[in-house]
Amino acid sequence: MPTSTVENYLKAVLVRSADTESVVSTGALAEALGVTPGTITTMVKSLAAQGLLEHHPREGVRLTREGRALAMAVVRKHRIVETFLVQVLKMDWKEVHGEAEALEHAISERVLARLDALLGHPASDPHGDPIPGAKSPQLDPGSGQTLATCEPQTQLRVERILDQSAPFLEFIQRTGLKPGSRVRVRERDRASGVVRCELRTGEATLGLPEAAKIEVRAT
Amino acid sequence: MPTSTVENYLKAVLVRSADTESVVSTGALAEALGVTPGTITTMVKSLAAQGLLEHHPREGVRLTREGRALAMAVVRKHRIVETFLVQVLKMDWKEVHGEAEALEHAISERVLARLDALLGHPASDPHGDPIPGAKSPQLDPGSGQTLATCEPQTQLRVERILDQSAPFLEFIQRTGLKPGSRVRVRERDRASGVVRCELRTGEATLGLPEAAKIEVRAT
DNA sequence: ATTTACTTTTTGACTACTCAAAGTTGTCAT
DNA sequence: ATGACAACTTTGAGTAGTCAAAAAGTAAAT
Repeated sequence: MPTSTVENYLKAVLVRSADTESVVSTGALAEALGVTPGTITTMVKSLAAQGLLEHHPREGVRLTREGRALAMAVVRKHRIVETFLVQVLKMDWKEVHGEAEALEHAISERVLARLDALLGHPASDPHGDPIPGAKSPQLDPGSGQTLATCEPQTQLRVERILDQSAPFLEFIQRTGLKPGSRVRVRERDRASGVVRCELRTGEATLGLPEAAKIEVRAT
Repeated sequence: MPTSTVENYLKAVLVRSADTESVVSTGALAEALGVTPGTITTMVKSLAAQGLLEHHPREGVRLTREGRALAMAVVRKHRIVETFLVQVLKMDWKEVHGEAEALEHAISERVLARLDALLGHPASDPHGDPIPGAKSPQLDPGSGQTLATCEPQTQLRVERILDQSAPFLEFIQRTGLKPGSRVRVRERDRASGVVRCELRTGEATLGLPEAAKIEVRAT
């Protein structure tokens, strides 16, 4: 049974690899996991020895099929737990990420299956992130468009909130933006970094960096 | 934050101490936790250094107020989680103990409070074990009577199933005994170790050792 | 072609938990 | 009292995960 540390390392690699081919730098992992670079090198070598990932020294790291499957299972648990916390326990949108971070390592497949059924086999979690299926493991199709990159003046739908840090969640909660919201970009000023959007409930103003964390799709 | 190992040690001490005064032997803990006696001695010294229990060498171990509070919180989590698994997720009575064993270390106070509310602040778990209250921490009043010790021919009610090992749970599931069941001891033969009981649904025959794991109360 | 700056890896050390095996100690029967 | 025995503790060692600091490699700028 993999330890929760191992699960966290694999998950960090997974969510940072754009596709199966790309490698993730050890520096990025150190940043993401909050440990020193030396620790990453050590762990990565051990994970590679266990066949969970390939380590290309001074290049980066790539998951093996086995490592990927394991990481995907953890992401699935995380997102189902988040959905449960919000929909059944009525917890606040912005506090569930941290809770799920702990629970994802303690939940058995059996309990997970029950939760999934209770929730009606949801396709995405409260942040709009897709929940990989039990048998069809796949991750993050995603439109690739964000409020920072989309065509202005077109009618959009918020697909996913890409950043789950509490302050950002707090911020967008005030704007009223959430998965499913209808929105249109009114104007975007690359110089000042301001994005002005219109939503059914009013107006929202946000900066370019924030806008990049909100994935949208034309409707 | 205590590690789950620490939580498990404290819980093991708690559920094995009859009262606040009694000490628990390190041998009993080694048996309970499935580690060697030397490991217990080492850990117990470390726990004592942290102020969570008192170690009286070659005598045993007793929880401090702080250790007791921590252990009680873990037991509370365990029993609420078990109740949730059975009542909400409709899981099988006999498989929830193991699941709760893992979850009890991963659940925050916030999530616990939500679960408790969702379940209507239950007083006891599916095995009949009392759930210590959030503020009024107390453990195991218990009648002290079991099918092995009670007065024969009196009308009884099953209060708690004291042994949560899967085989035993499987066994009593076949007999139909569960918390709340009405039962009367027909005959008890100390020589052969046979206890014969009458329940509304029929008869059950069990041995003395098994009978000692079923707590009852006269009605 | 060096220097400089940056990233990554190595090294030595530490904490938490564990075991096997050897060493102590308390108790109980003689 | 005196063994004998069982329970308990000590000792030495190993795994997982971590850090700080030194060493090594890479790449871009001069």
